[in-house]
Amino acid sequence: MLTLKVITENRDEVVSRLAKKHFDAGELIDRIIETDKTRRESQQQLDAGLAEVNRISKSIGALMKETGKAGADAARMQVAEIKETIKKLEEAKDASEKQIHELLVMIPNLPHESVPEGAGAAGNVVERQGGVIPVLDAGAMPHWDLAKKYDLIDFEVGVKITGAGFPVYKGYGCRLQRALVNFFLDSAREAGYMEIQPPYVVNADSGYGTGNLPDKEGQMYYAAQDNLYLIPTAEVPVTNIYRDVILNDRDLPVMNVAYSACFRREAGSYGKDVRGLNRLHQFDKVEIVRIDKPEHSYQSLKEMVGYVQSLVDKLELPWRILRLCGGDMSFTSALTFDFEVYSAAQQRWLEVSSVSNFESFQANRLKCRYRDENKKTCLCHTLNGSALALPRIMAALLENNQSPEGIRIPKALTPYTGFDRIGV
RNA sequence: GGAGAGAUGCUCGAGUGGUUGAAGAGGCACGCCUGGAAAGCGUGUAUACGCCUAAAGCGUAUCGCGGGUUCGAAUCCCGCUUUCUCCGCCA
Repeated sequence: MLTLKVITENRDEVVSRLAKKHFDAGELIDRIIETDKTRRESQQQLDAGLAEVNRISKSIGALMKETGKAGADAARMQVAEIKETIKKLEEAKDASEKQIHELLVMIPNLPHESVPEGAGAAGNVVERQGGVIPVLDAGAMPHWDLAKKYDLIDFEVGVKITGAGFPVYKGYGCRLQRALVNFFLDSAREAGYMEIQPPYVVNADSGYGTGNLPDKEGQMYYAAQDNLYLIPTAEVPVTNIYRDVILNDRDLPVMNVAYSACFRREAGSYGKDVRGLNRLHQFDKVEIVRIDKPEHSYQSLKEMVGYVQSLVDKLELPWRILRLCGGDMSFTSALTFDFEVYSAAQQRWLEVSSVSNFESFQANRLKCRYRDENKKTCLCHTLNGSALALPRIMAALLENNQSPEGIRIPKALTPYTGFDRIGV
């Protein structure tokens, strides 16, 4: 969420910038400003009351010694009176704070000035692209058929043991997956990221920390008996490492990488978008996360985009980078680049990574701060990106590299797979 | 899962109702000292909100978290979380 300070001190600017996200914040902000005013008033009166109680209470100690119990009775009565008003003021203050928070979390992050105008996916701008789109033979198959042909993935048995969207990988399919995970983790380590192995299940506080709760509650699997959530991405546990933490400025940027299984309910998805590996309830992903100083976060974003680009290049996949427009950006992001790879048999672009700078929007919720060179505590900027999500990379690799001689494995991967071709 | 013991500031650690935001020690920072360093000496060393144009300063809250008792709670009571020990179970 945005800070109260930003909103109240730059009302008009916030409203005009949010227009790019097609969000009308004017009324909300006015209500926040107004509620904040009552909150301040309550607090001033409350603090004065509490100060009075503290003062009297201290004097009672002395009074007891001098005049005994009776001497303190008057003072006691006085405190009892003040406490009545204190109680009311406390309730008023709590109510205001709660309301401000509820309103604050409804306001999306400010888009970066470089975010293009646009209402939806059509407004996204191709930043750059690379790789070669292969021309496939007439008999080329989509990956779900290839998976069957080479016995790499069994979707049906996954339905039997769990349900749709939980594929079972087999043989070379498993080895290719493991190779990708290791390739991604090693590459990230070489690029300076520290590897983390996080829990796959998080508590509600962590869900709130990264903004998955309360708004996206329906997207996460929930273990009710223990009040825990299955992670939709390693971003959640990894970023929450830094919840309620004050970092030293010399430790920034923090660069972490984590592999995890990801679990998403994907309520409301349907049709060809969910066919095969295109959309799953459980999938594997390697995620990179950075915590940085505000003045350096866009440099970090640039580096992260460059890093992800190096991965798709090494995998010899045709890729393009989209700069998301205001209408297609997430609620929490200030600037997002999506990576897509071309899936030649499906003849469509598949999103395989999303790299974002959240600026201080997420850090404000997390209370992730750092001490700058003047020892002042400030909010960090947080960034993350997939590097990469496995299933659609799998899909593109299988489809793009198919031929009558089997499926070719890109050179960068063969040290990890131990084979350079699937099939005859 | 059962029984018991803990949870205090950057760290260790004192503190069982009254100037305790918190003794003492260590660490760290700055200053003095030194040719330089060490030692020594001195000073400082949390966060949030509010008041103030701002700084300085002041007020309030925070001793795992949330409630309660009391004029007053780190200290007493209740619930939760978590750590350790023993028993049980177990990859």
